[in-house]
Amino acid sequence: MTSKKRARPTRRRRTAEDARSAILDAAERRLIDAGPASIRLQEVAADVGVGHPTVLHHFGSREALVDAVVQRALDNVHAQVLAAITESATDEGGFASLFEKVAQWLSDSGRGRLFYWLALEGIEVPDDSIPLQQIVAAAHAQRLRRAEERGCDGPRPTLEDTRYTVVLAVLAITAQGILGPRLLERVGAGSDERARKRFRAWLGELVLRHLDR
Amino acid sequence: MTSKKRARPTRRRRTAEDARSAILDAAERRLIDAGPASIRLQEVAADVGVGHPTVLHHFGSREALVDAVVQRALDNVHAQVLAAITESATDEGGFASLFEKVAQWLSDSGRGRLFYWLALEGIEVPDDSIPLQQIVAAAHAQRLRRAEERGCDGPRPTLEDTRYTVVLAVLAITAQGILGPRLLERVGAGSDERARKRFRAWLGELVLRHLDR
DNA sequence: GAGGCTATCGACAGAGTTGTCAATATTGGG
DNA sequence: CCCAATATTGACAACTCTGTCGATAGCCTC
Repeated sequence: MTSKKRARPTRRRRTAEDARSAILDAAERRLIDAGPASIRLQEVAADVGVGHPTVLHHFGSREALVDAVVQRALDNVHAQVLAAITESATDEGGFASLFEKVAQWLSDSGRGRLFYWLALEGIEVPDDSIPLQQIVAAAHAQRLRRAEERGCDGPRPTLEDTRYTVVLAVLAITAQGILGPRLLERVGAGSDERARKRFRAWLGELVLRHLDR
Repeated sequence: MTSKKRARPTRRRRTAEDARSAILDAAERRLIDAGPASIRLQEVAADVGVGHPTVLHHFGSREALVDAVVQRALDNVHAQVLAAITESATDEGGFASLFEKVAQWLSDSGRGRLFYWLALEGIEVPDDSIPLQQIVAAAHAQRLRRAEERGCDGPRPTLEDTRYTVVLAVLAITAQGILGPRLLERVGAGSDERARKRFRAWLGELVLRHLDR
């Protein structure tokens, strides 16, 4: 009897770019929290406040959405790390501040989880998603410089050793964001934010000392 | 026309225990390869060569199957690590051989992946799935012994430092099984079995040298 | 204000998943 | 040899997820 059939046909209409961006934001949160396999069109759409066909309209398919969100997230990491590198280049802290900066950001933003999700799910990532070559080059240059300054009391550091050290640093930083809290707690070192920071500082010192040895 | 309607009603009937075991084997392979979320009743059943209702008959529900396979896999890890600890206790290699043994096995069997899957998917694991406390105790004891032998030329190692070292070792070993190959390749150190072994040896040496410092 | 472009959505189809149930076949023991 | 216990299964139900399609409605231009 109520003739209000046309009561609330109000839709929000965004520009295609805004819609894509909002959808990617929602999908990325789910990607980091629960992995690529758990990106569901309906849930992502609900997060944004649209129907799931809208998501398909903008991305074509679920797979294309996943590809897009992974790509954007990796680009984000790349940009952040690159910024930290150039920042640290002028900074007096050198490699120490770079380590701390990257570790902090990867851990806090949860972006470190991303690499494990992708690796475990078998998703290929572009080769330079982390500018590792640049980090190695910067670290090795600083290392040779210091060794020369300090006179030659030992064998000079090899490039391989620098490479391995960088790999270890990346492995430890990223893994710490996933297994860190549980391991620290189980080993009797607490598991709160404080304990994690303390471990990270210890880790940074270890790496730095090895590079300066 | 062919009256062979009763041609192949042959079923294989196992004892309940054998069936459970075979199903768990198949499920565990999938668990390690593709994660708990990708354990499908039909696929696991097909691997074993039975219908999927058989799996439900033995485990009650998919969730119970996942719990059982996770439990069994963790028990397996616990037993293996424990065996390596007692073996290394009598061994002359001490902590070095323990590190190498555990690293090798976790890496080769793929069991290291397990912890990342569980952590990422938010599945709780029992507190002593890896006997970390025992490892820390053994490492610290050996460390104090060596420090005393060598006279006192520096501050004696703290328990916290030993804890952190063990955590770092576990993080690096397990993470190396997941991100290791890609990182090593990207850093220009190759990515074959040889390169991984070489990195692992370098890592073991680093940890040992730190403990003996 | 009219009209076109297109972002948005409701309804539906199709595939894949877990879980149920009654029927059946296999095996060990009497 | 027969029977009871139970491991096994095909058929089916209910649900979830992706993807399609025609219709609708908001926004910009003229």
